[in-house]
Amino acid sequence: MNDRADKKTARATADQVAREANVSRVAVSRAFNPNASLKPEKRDRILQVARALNYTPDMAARSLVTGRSHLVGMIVPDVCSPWESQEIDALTTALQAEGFATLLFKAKADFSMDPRLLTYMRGFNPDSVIAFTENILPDVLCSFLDRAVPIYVIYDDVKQFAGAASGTLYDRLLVRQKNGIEQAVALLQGYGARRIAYLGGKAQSLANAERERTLRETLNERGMDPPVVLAGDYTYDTAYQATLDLFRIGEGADAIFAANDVGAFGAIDALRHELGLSVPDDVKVVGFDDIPQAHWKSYNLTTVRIDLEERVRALVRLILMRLRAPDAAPLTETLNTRLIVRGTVG
Amino acid sequence: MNDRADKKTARATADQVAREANVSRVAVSRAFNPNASLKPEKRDRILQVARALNYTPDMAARSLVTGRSHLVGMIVPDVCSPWESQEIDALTTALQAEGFATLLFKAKADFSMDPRLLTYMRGFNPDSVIAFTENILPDVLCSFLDRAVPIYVIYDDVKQFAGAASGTLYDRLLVRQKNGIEQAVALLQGYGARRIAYLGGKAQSLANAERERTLRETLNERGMDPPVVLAGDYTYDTAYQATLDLFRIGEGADAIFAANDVGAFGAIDALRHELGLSVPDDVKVVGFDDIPQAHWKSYNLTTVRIDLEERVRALVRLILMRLRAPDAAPLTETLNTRLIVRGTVG
DNA sequence: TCTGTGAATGAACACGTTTTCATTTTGTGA
DNA sequence: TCACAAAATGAAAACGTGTTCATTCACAGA
Repeated sequence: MNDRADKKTARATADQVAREANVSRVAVSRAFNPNASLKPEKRDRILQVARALNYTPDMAARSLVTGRSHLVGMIVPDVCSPWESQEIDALTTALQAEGFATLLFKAKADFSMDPRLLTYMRGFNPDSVIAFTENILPDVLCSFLDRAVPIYVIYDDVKQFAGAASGTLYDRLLVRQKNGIEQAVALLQGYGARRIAYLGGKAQSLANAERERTLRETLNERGMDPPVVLAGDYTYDTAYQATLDLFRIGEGADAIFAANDVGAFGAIDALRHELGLSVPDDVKVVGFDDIPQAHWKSYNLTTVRIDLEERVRALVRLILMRLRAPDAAPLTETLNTRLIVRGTVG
Repeated sequence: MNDRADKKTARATADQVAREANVSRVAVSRAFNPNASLKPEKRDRILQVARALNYTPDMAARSLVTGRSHLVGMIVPDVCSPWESQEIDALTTALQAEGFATLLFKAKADFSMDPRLLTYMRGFNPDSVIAFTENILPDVLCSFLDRAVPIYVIYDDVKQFAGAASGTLYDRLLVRQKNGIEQAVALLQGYGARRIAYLGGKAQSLANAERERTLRETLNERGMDPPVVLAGDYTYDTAYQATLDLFRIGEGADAIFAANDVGAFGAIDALRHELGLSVPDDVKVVGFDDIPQAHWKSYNLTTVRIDLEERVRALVRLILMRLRAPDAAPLTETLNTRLIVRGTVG
């Protein structure tokens, strides 16, 4: 109780530190700003007093005057999906090292975005925003943001968002899926697959749409039939059921190209544990992402990798460059994909 | 460019709204505070103008004067682990509905906490803090927090943290692992297991220590031998290797009780795919957590469930109650565990 | 010693809110 | 109509910081 009462007054301010150290409050501010001009010995003394008083500059007050919140907003539809959680983890670590904290928001599971969520986020004034949910147009997102310039992850088709108002500024991370998909198709073709099924992700997902489009294009270029398309939603259970349907109701397939690794796991388990088929002897399976689970022995999945570290580095680069030059022309970083060959094709 | 220039002035303030609506700035503030006294028609008009101007109250400025940041800090060692990511997801959703945003911080992977991280977090003035990394004592954590009262997840042993300074205030979520572990041991015993191995989690994890202690106690109560303990770290790869060692170098076991589901997966894969043993015929496996992957057909894991929704509800309840009564006596919520029987014991 | 240059310093202001408090308006009962 | 309580209103203060700007200080060169 006594302790609690003390706590009420415990939060030290710059004024208290200044008084204690016999300096002006401005000096305290400067002590915490490395490139401000302040006598070194004075700075040391101030920092020492600050530590004794357990003083930390208040970010809210700081952001009020500097206009920088040191917050990076992330809007995610599904934090628990392995790929997203990996990315959030790596991104948070990288941004933390640069002095930014992660502000996490959960969009609705169907990838749509509640306008109230955007309004809500706006109140926190994030310095940058990364939208992991893909179907909100730059125009709309920007109208809810002030200083922050949004970053979009764009797959293959550079012309995407061409319909956006020409004045709208956003930065792009361009993921070239073509390489990886081409390698995967070549491998499947080499092992004799003729009839390929595409096990889709969420219908609203642009990544999914582009993945299917690029697969279709690649099959066509290599003189193969267009894919049988199975509706999915990136989850294990839906993929499992869709695979059962394909082989029980539909006409089956030589190979399944899944929109993500988790979907591939569902397909593999349906084939092996319910349909009694062998992977890869009867049916070959390829995934997308290369999440950590892909190398687990039960799956040992051949998959198209998007290199996570590269991807995070690119995103952080975009954020920092944009913050350094808020009015610069649109920035673009490019990322390649490549096939990781394991045991589900052969 | 023109668009960018406009943006500089785009962020509307309460003053602008007030001017536009012919009211005082105070009225605007009240319009956004539902229980402030304001003529309904006036409030409507203000809100309408606010929407037209795309105005949102600035959280930083608001928090400066109210002392409430509407931020909940979460310190996590490993966002990508399925259990943590599930919990972050559910907690973020629940808190969002209550008007709190999630501020995510990444602790070092070895569960230790950089003091600079705490200092850094302190600057954001979170209303509440949840530490998913377990080995930082309340005394230490509180010394870095001001208004926020930390929440600790405590397993079984209520006397934990008894060594903390008596004045230190923290709230507790008490997880009764005993039930679930007892059910698991009974099931294993019923199927004839005699020699049980405990596949541990991170050595520094209190959850892990208590899980082992409770298992040992339960085995003893039921007249069984103490467990063979395998060092682990909650990861698949380490569990895989530890299981190989147990059967190649060590003396094997009838059953493996893993500290978490992911570890159980590693054990199962090592047994089936490298040691040529059958699960559950040769070796039985029990996990802990019941993450979504536990029901995947390749594993179909029998495991001790900590009900996530219940857990999140309890945590949110603790946060809200503490915010409502900052000086209340320590709060405690209790959570039970129970066995989910699937196919890895039988 | 004098001058000039750049670093070091602090007073005052600014950021965008909510809260307090004193005042005005509205509504109710006699 | 009057009196009184309750609701509605706005001016001013407060929250804790960074920045601006004018001033002072330290030091090197002549």
